[in-house]
Amino acid sequence: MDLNKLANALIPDENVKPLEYYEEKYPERDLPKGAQVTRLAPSPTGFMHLGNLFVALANERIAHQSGGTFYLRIEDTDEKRKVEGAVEVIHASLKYFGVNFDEGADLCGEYGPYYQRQRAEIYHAYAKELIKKGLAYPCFCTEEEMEEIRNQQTENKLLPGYYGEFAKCRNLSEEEIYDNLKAGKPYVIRLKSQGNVEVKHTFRDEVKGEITVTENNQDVVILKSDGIPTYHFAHAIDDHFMRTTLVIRGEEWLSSLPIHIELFKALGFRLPKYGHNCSIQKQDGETRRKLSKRKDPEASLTFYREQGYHPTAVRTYMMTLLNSNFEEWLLKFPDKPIEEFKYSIGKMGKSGALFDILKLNDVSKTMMATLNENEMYDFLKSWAEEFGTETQKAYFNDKEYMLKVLVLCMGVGGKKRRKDFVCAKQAMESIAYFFDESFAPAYEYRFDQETVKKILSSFAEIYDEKDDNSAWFDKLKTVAGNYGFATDMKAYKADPTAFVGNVSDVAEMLRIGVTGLANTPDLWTIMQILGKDRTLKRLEKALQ
RNA sequence: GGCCUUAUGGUCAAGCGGUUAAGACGACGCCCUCUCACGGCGUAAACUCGGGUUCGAGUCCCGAUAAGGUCACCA
Repeated sequence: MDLNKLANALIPDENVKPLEYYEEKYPERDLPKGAQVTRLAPSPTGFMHLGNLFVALANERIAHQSGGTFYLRIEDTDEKRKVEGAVEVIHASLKYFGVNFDEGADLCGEYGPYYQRQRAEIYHAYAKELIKKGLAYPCFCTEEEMEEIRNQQTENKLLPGYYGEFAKCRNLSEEEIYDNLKAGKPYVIRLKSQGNVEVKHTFRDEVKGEITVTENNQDVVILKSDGIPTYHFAHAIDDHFMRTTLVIRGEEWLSSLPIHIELFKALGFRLPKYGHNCSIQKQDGETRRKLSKRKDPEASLTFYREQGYHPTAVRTYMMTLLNSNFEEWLLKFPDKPIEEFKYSIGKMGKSGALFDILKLNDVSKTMMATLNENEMYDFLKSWAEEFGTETQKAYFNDKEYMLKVLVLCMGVGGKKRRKDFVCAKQAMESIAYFFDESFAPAYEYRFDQETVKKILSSFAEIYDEKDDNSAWFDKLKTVAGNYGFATDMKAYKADPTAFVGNVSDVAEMLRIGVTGLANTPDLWTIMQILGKDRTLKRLEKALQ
């Protein structure tokens, strides 16, 4: 068979350039020794998964830590999954979480285009080369034929797929091929696999360590009938010409590694290093599974923005899952930026971790407690502008007032900061009682109405805004004493039956009266912030 | 089902042949205290199971089991 003739018939010379052109256009990168070139290569589906951030962070850290390059490539080879505006979503969400690219889609860069659809010519040039070398061939099998093959294989309990004797088009005669072409039959280009599944090799994976890979024997499709490459082929071509040195990707790719190894070999390209990281899982009843786009809201990056998790908090949590010694480092250097942590790919977990929102919340609380009141104000404000209710947006009309609220709730100036705020949404809800527009008390006292009324009204009578904290508390105790409550905790504990209750019970009634809540930060300060008028009005309201 | 991967408390995990088997989150208890939060102290809680190798195994090897991934003209 004249392979050159076939190659020309399938992919005419005028559609491609000579191979040397591409090698020259995309030369080896001039980078310091040890520098790694990594990438993130998402599909533009419009959905950004937590796993995308996870793997992005790993790649970004490795590249930048080593003085290398981190770029973004859009894998838009699947027409069906493409969504308008998806690239903007990718950019925006990664930027929000502090992942920055050096080059790639919509950024400058010498190794583009960074959209696979725009690289058709390169793929064609190399597909042609493979055909010439007898390492690829056209396949005219229809869907029905493919299904028939599959049925036959499952019936006989054989490996499914297009290989060996099942690869009908592998040995088509020259005549048959040209007849099919003339008849205008649609076709794909398949790799003519030289592998043998009986042969196994050991392979060094950067995160898993030594693994064994079985040789590929599948004649995988490399060019679809529309001339667009499959992921496998595009991966080999792109990561070669974009000069990627290290590919960190999800472990769902591990099983197609044999295909990639064969493809790189067939193309005569040097294989990059690979690291396959495990995916983030979720407990689902008895079993665990990958975080699911459909079932788990927390799988989506937009979830964290909507809830108002601070980007640094999410990043920090990701790092704790990414590198086992990160948390220890963080405990030791709580104030250092994440970038100073020496990230090591070898310290990535070998088994999939369960997503733990409680842990994220803890990381988040601690992180939020490092912000000052102005930073918190800005953070909450920008969240409210995007996701808050109209009432919540109005909280920011009086900046001075809001700052006072934040100082109290964050415990600024105290010996230790409070850790009340987990995320913006929760924070905004937790301070709602400071604002009359959203003050919606559900008074739930542990004492009868009579007692509550007596306590509240007698406190209202003697309340003086100018009292300092201890004078204020003394008045509280006076009221307590007047109605048979213990003013001294020790006395109360010694004989609880001798009293109606104790000071803390009185404080609670007052607290509920003013805020509608049994648990709040310091009551005296709350009254100071609210001011005398509003404090008294609230007490009045509570008495009704 | 084939192939690949993984296996330490509820969760994340340290551990690289000799440890009283770290630490963090969570749970619980106590202290502090006007409640809450913070903080402090403490408690419970683990090497999946068999075989080897070795003076000695969570650690190395082999099985079993379980879990996860994957078997597309999707990535």
